[in-house]
Amino acid sequence: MKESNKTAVRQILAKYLDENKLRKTPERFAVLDAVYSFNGHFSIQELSEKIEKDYFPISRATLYNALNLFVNLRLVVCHRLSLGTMYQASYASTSHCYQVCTICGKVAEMKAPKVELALRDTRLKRFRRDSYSLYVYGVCSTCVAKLTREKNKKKIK
Amino acid sequence: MKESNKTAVRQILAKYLDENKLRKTPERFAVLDAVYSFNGHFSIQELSEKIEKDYFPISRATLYNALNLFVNLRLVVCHRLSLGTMYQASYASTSHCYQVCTICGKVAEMKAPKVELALRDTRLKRFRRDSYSLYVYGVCSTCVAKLTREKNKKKIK
DNA sequence: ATGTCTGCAAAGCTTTTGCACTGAT
DNA sequence: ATCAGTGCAAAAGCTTTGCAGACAT
Repeated sequence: MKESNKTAVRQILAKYLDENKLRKTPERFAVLDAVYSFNGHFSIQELSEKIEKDYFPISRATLYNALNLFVNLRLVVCHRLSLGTMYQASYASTSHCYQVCTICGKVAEMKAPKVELALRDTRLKRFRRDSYSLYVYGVCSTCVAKLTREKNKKKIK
Repeated sequence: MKESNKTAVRQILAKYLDENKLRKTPERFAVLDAVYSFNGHFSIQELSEKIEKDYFPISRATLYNALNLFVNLRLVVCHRLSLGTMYQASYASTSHCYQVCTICGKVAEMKAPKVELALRDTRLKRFRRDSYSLYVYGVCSTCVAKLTREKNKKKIK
C-alpha cells in the first residue's frame, strides 16, 4: 500500500468524524494506519497482532467497532470466506473483483474491466443496486505447485 | 423448485454415494429433499425447522455434514453474508450471480449472461480458475418501499 | 462538563469435535 | 460383522454487548 494513501484515508476519516461530531481517538487512527500497512487481506487476529507490535494494544471490541466504521466509509472491504472473515484496505480501488484460492485462502484483487462494463449493462429487476463483489474461486500458482509436488511424491512411492 | 429436480438430484446423490462406497442414509435424502423444497435461500435454523416438521428431527452435526457434502457435489450453494450463512439449492443452475438486499438479506438469482461471457474472456494471472460468484448488493423493491413509507411518516411528524 | 469511546469480561451465536451407539452394507 | 454415519453434548471460535471508567471535545 502506497504511503500517500495513508495520509489520504486519514483525512477522509478525520473529515467524517468532524462532520458527524464523533471523536478522533488514537485507537481509530492506529487501526486505520495498521489496516493500510498490510499488503492484501488480513484477519482480525493478524490485525490485532500487528497493532500490538507497531502501536499499542487495542481490544477486540474496539477493533470490530473501527473496522465496521471503515467498511461503511468504504475504506475497507470485508470478505466472508469459508476459511473465515478477512478484511482488506480498499482506498481508491474501483475494482471489486477478487480471485480466491480455495486451498490457502489467499485473496488477490484482479482487473476485470470487461466484467464491470457488462455488469453496468445488465438490467436488474426490482432492485436498486449499490455495490458488487465478484469472487473467482480456484487454486493459486503456489498451491498448484504444491499439489503437483505431492502428486510426484506419490508416484515415486 | 420443480418437483422433477428433486428426483434428479436424488439420483445424483445416490450415484455419488454408490461410487464412493458411502451410505445411503435416510437423513441425507431427507436433507436433500428439504433443501429442494425451499424457494430460494434458507438458514440452518430454517432448514432444521422444516425437516423437523416435514420429516423427522435431524441433529445439527448431521445437517452440517450433509450440507457440506451437497456443496461439494454442487447441488447446493452457500452464501456467507453479513446477516449470516445462507444455503440455496442450485441444481442445473449455470448462474452464479445474485442480488443481495443489504436490508432484509434476501438473495435472488439473477441472469447476467453478458457478465458470464466477459468473465470467460478475462485472463487470470497465476490462477487456475474453478467457479465464481457475483454478488450485487443493494436494496430490494420491498425494502425500498418500506424506506419510502418511513420517510413520509417523518415528514408528517 | 458532556457524552462518546474504550476495555474488560461475559454472553450469544454458529460451527466443529469426540465419543458411544446405530444401522446400511 | 463391519465401520461409516448419527446424535448428543461439550468445546471452540468469532462477534456482540453491557457497563464502568477514560478522555476528546
